[in-house]
Amino acid sequence: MSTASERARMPSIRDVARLAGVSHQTVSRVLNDHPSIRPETKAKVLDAIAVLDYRPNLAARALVTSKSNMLGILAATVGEFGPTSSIVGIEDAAREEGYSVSTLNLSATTPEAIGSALRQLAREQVDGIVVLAPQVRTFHVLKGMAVEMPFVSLQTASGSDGVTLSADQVAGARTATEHLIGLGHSDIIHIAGPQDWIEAESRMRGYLDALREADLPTFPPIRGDWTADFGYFAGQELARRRDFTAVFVANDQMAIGLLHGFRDAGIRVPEDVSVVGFDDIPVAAHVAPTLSTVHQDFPELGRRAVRILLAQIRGEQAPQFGPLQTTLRTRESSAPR
Amino acid sequence: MSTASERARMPSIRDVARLAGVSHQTVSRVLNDHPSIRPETKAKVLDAIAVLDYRPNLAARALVTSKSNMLGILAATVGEFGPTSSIVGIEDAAREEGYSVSTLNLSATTPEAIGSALRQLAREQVDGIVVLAPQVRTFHVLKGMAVEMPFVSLQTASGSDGVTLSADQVAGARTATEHLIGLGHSDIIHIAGPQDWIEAESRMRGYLDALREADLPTFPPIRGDWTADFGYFAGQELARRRDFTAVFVANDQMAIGLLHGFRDAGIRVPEDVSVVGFDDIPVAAHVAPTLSTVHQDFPELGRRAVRILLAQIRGEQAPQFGPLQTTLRTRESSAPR
DNA sequence: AGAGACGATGTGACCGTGCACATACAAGGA
DNA sequence: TCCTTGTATGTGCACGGTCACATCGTCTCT
Repeated sequence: MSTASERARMPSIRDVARLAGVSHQTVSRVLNDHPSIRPETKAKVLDAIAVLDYRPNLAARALVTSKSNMLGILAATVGEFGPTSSIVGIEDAAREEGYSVSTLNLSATTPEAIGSALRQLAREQVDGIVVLAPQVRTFHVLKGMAVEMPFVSLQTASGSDGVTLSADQVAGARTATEHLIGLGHSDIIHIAGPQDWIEAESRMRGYLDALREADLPTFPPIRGDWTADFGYFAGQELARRRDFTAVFVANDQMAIGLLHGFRDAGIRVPEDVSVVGFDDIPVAAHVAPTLSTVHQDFPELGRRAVRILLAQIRGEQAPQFGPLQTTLRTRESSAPR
Repeated sequence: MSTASERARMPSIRDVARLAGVSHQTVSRVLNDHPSIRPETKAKVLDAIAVLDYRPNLAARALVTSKSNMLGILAATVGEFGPTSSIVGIEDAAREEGYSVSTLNLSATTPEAIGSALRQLAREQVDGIVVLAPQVRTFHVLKGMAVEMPFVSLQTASGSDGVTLSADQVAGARTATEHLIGLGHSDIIHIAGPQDWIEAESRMRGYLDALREADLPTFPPIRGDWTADFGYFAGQELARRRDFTAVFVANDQMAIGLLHGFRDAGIRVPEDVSVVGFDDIPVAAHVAPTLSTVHQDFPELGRRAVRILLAQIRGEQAPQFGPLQTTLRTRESSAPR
């Protein structure tokens, strides 16, 4: 039937045009919803498209428009629950808007690594980037780099210029601490995240604010690394000093480790010490004792990021979101003094 | 200086050629490591590339070669720890090989949804797809669809044709069950994953195999949904019947919920009942009691998937991996009868 | 010395779109 | 009636690479 030279080639816009009896440009207009097309012509073209099972070639389109309809995610997280959940939100929102998503996991947060990652994404011609790089350092590197591409950072350092995007970490931490204060605790320790992390700073600030406002003593925060293992270690260390009755931990993983450490050291929670975490990971409601914590809507955060980024790409006014509210989930691990 | 008509255009292969005093084709050869290039010429070209900060346009390349150097991930998971970890492995391995990765989260596992997702990825012209769709149904839909694209499925249903990829779930479950048997338990219940999930089936099979071999009674497995909340519910239900002394749970989340349910119902673990989970999520070592579980290397699974997929794409012989070993992590939740 | 093989490079076409511009025809105002 | 304006469509080129083929010089073998 077909000539031997004819390989299985995908139908192109011209094949459609030939079948529909119009010019290729008319087909292009139909594809791009150009207003000046007679309904009759449009129908013919759509028929031909259906018959041939034609699909536009995105590479060709990207070549000529120099837009890829792709977003990049630059992730500098080790697979934490929060960021991972946000990524799902990002992907969903992006697909809904007709964008596909290319994810890049940063192995290190050195300026070189970040630079190379950005270059990689630029090569892929993404139209914009969502940065999930919760480290202060990363944030600064990005700022200094003068990225020539629209980008949105999920965790915005305080006092930054752009739109506020992250959930209100400070308020959440403050609420958690006030909860402990309300229970009658006056000696409250904070186990913080790593020095470099934006969220670690925010949560610590919320803790400090609440204590200062209540005129209570603050303790030098203990710097953790977000892992449950560190929490365990901290629990054992803290067992030696008994100058506190409550601990506010910067994330649930560490909090769960802490519970373990306390248990091994013979400290009872909440009888001897109250504990509050942050993030509300799915198992928080089931560990022993069940963990009081601060809930936040990670996927929604991702969705908002996409909306802002797309507005930026399209040159529209960016939607103004208020800070995402956090919710305190009170459970067994925190009890009255 | 420059003419007004000249927009900020990226340098092309021809700009490089002009500067280096060669033809555009020579530049192309340098970029593709063509053997027949004089070192001297190559150096000139590389210099010009550096001077202009030239970067090849991937869309143009994709257009002419009809290869995108992109892999797609088709994920049908709700954000479980395991698959998510595997995705990280996939992305890393893909980048190493010069591929970028486009992730697509499936919201439903209906044939239509899967079909539309596949079409979407095809539109994006990915060169191959890694499927993280642990449901039997998805697997069958894929098989029936005759996907015209190289793809690898992370969780392979038993008796499938291709390469075995998933960790040896059956063996892991068997080991876990044998561990309980070795502790003197003879009445062991299994809380399984959802009916449709491949891994749920494998783990159940391992459980049944071990019991049959030891000539012990089996119980009709309880079907869960992987969530900690379900585990809690199951714990409360199981508290009514006391015809067992051990439970093997198909994943850690449910196991942790189960511990909670038992605790609330006054059943002590491990004194009254032993519990073993599956996956070894990070908090498993810290819940109370610490959870015995089966460890598996999720990122490695992802990496292997990429290697197999790339071999398939390149038409090479697929590397043969043995099944990925699982490791039993014995902790407090399982004790002698 | 002539011929063929091979290495190094250049030339032009082509991939599948969108854009700028040209064209044809109909409608409306002076 | 003629000119203007607007709608519906067509024509050719550009985007930035790769591929097939042509060209030219050098080396080697007989």
